[in-house]
Amino acid sequence: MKIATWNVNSLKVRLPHVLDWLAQTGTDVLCLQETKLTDDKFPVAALTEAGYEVAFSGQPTYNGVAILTKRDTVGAPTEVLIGNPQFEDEQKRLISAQVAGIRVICAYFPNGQSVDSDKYQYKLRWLDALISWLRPQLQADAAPLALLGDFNIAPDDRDVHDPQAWADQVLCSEPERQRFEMLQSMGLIDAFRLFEQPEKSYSWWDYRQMAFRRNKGLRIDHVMVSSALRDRVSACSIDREPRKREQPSDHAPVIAQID
DNA sequence: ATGGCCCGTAGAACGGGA
Repeated sequence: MKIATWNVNSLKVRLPHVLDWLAQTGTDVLCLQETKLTDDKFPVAALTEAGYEVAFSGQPTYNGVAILTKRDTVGAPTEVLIGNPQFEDEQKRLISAQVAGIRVICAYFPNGQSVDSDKYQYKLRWLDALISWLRPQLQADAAPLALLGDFNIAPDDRDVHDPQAWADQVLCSEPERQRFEMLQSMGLIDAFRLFEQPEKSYSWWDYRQMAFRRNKGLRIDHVMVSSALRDRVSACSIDREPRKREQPSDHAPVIAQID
């Protein structure tokens, strides 16, 4: 099956892109971030019509996450859980569900704004709480788990178009990268790096300064899988095509094949 | 030239994104 993540930066604006992309790729599971829709405005009918079941959690203006599943292949998401039970949070950044025998966690990690801001401290606390929550779910005999989303972390300098300019800045700072490494040490694998990839592979480009055309981006959107899934992942790539469209999201989808 | 764009909520600018 194909499982993917995409920060759409408003599902209201990007719904046509999402529907086109689902039809073109045949993706079975799509995790969305930054839907920016309250639940009463979520486009259930259009997605149902397109053959997808949905689980979602939104709020006005900011954040918002969803999991879309292809009805004919993987059925509806079950055991849906909103948020991290160990972290009180008014911001809608986490939704998880059981899909085709896999615990799928869709996450919109905080941005952090800048390393000297309160938002950065919130980001680190949010990350610590995620780690605490996931740790017992990643024990050696644990069931398959996939963590997908906009991590707002570039794990390595090769994930950054200009590492010197971004050094110790938000998205690249050591405390954030250490927490990403903690997820890895707990058994989560960056699916993208299981395979040979083009140099300068990024998943986000600023809307300004023709950053996409100049490929001045960051790789901050990730598909991570637990060790139980490692041998079942046969491909992972970033699809730049939607970023080339008119009125695109600033993020590209990341898609993995799990057999 | 240290800002340029885009989105939602507004109903004019502003906060937030990354």
